[in-house]
Amino acid sequence: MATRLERASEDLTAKARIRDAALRLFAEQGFEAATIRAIAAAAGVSSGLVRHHFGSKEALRDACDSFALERMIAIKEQAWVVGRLADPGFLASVYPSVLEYQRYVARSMVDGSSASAALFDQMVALTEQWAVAGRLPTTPADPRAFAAALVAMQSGLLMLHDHVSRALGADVLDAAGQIRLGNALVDLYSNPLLTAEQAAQARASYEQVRSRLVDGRADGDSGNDSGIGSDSDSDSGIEG
Amino acid sequence: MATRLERASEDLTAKARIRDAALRLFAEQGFEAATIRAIAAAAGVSSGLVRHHFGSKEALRDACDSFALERMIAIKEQAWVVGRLADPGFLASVYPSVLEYQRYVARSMVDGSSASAALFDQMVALTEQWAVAGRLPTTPADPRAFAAALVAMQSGLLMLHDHVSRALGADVLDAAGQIRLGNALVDLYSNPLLTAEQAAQARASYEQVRSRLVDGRADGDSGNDSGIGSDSDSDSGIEG
DNA sequence: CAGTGGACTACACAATCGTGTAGTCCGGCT
DNA sequence: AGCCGGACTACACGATTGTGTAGTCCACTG
Repeated sequence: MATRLERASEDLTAKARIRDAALRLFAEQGFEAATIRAIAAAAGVSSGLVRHHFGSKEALRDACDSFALERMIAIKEQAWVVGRLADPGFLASVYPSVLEYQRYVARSMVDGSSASAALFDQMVALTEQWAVAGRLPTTPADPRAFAAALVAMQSGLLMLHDHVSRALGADVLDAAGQIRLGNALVDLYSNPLLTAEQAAQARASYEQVRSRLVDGRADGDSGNDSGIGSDSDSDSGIEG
Repeated sequence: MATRLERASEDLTAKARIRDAALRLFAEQGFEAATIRAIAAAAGVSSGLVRHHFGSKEALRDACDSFALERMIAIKEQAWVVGRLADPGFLASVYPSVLEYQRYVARSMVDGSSASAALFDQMVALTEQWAVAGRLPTTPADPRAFAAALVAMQSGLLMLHDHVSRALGADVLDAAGQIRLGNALVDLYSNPLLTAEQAAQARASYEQVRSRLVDGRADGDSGNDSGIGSDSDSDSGIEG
C-alpha cells in the first residue's frame, strides 16, 4: 500500500496522512493530549476513519512507532547524531525528514510507549558498540553508562527543541537553526567541559560517597521522602 | 502554614501531601495523564480536597512549578549539574531530594508548562554566564547555543531516567546508580567526543550547507513536509 | 456552651474522551 | 448490468475527566 505516491504532501493516502498527523501531534502534544479527533482533523478526515484504518489509539501509536523505527533504520547505525557529525554531507542527506521521526521517538520515550523502550535499548546498544569500536578519541571506562547517557541527552535535545529554539531565536528543526545548534554541539563534543583535575576531583567525590554507602547506613528511604527540609546544607557554591 | 513539621513523610499537611503527590505523578505520568483523582488517592485524600486547596488542576500545576522552582533556587546558580560536578561533597549535600524537583521540571518542560519555559530560559542564562565566566577549559564560541544545548541535554537525562536506569540495571535516582551515571558523565565531560580534525570537518560541512542555504534555494517548506521519500540518499556511513 | 470558619468528603454535572455501529459512496470484478 | 468490498462519514454509547455544590466534622474563640 501507499506505493503510488512517494512525495507530494497532499496527495498521500488518507491512511498515510493520518499516520503523519499522528506522528506530528503525538510528538508535539504527547500521546494523552493528542486526541483522535484532533489527529483526524489535522489529516482532513473524520475521526471514524482513524479507527477504520488503525483499530484503536494504541494501535495507531504502534503504527507510528514501527513506521518511525523503520524510517530511522534506513539511516542505519549512525549512533544518533554524534557519530555522523564528522561525516561531511551528513546534514544535507539526513535531516530534512528523519529529524521529525527522531523527535517523535524522543517524545514517545517519555510518554511510555512500549516500542520506544526497546528502541532506546537498541540505540544504547548501538552507541555502546560504537563507543568501544575505538572511533572515539578516548574510549570511555563504562561504555554502557556512557552510551545510555549520550542517547538520553541527545533525546533531550530533541524533546526540548522548542525551548532550545526559543532560547536561540531560531527554529532548530529547520536548516538555519540546525546549523547554529550543530556548531554548538561540535563545540561541546570537541572540547572537554572539565579539566583533568576537576574530573579527578569529581571521581574522588563519587568514590567517597560510594565507600560511605557500602559501609554503614544503607539509607533505604525509597522515593517518597519528604521533600520539605534538607535546607541546612552548605551553600558554598561554585566560586572558590 | 505548614511550619509545624519539617520532615516526617506521613505527618505532612494534607496540602503538602497533595503537592508532593502531584509533583511525583506529574513527573512520572505527565500533566494530562495524571488525574486529580489519582493525585488525591496518592495523597490519601478525597479529590474534592485538591480543588479546595488549589482551585484547579492548572493552579495545582502552578503551585508545583513555583514550589519546585523555589526548592531549586535554594541550590542557587550551580548551572545545572555540570558546574558542581567538580565540587567535592556536592553529591551528598544535594541529590537526596532536589533531583526529584529537577525531574519534575524536566518533565513539565515537555508538557508545556508556562513556568517551565521561563525556568528553561533562566537555566540557559545561568549556564551561559557560567560558560563565559572562564571556568571552562575552553570558552565556547556560541555560549548561548552552547548553554541551551547543555541544559536540554541534561534535562533529557532526567526525563529518560527510567530508560537510562533500565539500560544500566540500576536506578539512577538512588545513590548507587547515580554514582555510576555520574562517573560516566565525568567521563563524557572530561574527554572530547570528536578529534580536532573531525570537528573541523564537521564545521566545514555545516559551512558548506550554510553557504548553499544563503545562495539559491531558500527552501521554505514549513513543517508539513511529506515525510515519505528522501530515500535515495547516500548511505555511506561511519566507517572510512 | 453556642458559634464560626476551615479542612474535608460525597455526590452530581457538563464536557470530552475512545470506541462502537449503521449507513453512504465509489471503483473494480464477473 | 449487477454487485461487492473497502474507504469514509455521521451519530450514539459508556467511561472518565475536571469542576461545582452541599454538607459533615472538628478545633478554636467569645
